[in-house]
Amino acid sequence: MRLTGEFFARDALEVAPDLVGKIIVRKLPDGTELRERIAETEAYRGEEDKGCHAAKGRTPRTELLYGKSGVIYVYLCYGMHWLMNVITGEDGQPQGVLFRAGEVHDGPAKLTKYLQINGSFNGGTFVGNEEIWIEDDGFRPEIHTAPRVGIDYAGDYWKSIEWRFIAGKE
DNA sequence: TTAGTGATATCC
DNA sequence: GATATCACTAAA
Repeated sequence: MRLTGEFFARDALEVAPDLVGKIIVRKLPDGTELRERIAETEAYRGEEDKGCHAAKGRTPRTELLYGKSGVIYVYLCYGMHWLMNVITGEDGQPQGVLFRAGEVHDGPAKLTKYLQINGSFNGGTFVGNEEIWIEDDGFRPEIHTAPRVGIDYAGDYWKSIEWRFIAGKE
């Protein structure tokens, strides 16, 4: 079944591990359905989280983070890589979950490349969207946690907390 | 280890 | 207007 708005309305730290094992479904304009099971996510939560884009305050770019849950936040990194997030939590709370890897396509930019995600998806939604959505097929993988990566600038504390959720055993 | 790439934010 | 920064990847 497809995930509903209620799924994303919870705290990022609840949604992120729950998303691991779910399936991203992407329907291309020609009708092809791409499916990818989520293998890894990361939570970004609040202005006090130095790794979160919203740490610098509210800007046109981070405005989405403060908005409705279930919204797609797509960000172009290093000029060539699209990274995909989903907004979680209540309105007004800047938090979201980054899709870091799928079962087949390991790496955030590889995921978006495979799923053909680009900036036009920014501001879209995973709920009630016929181009992309997330399904739960009942599979519940074993999940372990690890420190987030790629945020060396965030400081020792935010680098060390384990807000990365990975399917499978060590 | 380093190059490549472009939007965003921040500083003139 | 100019510069610095960046939730990455591929090639070496």
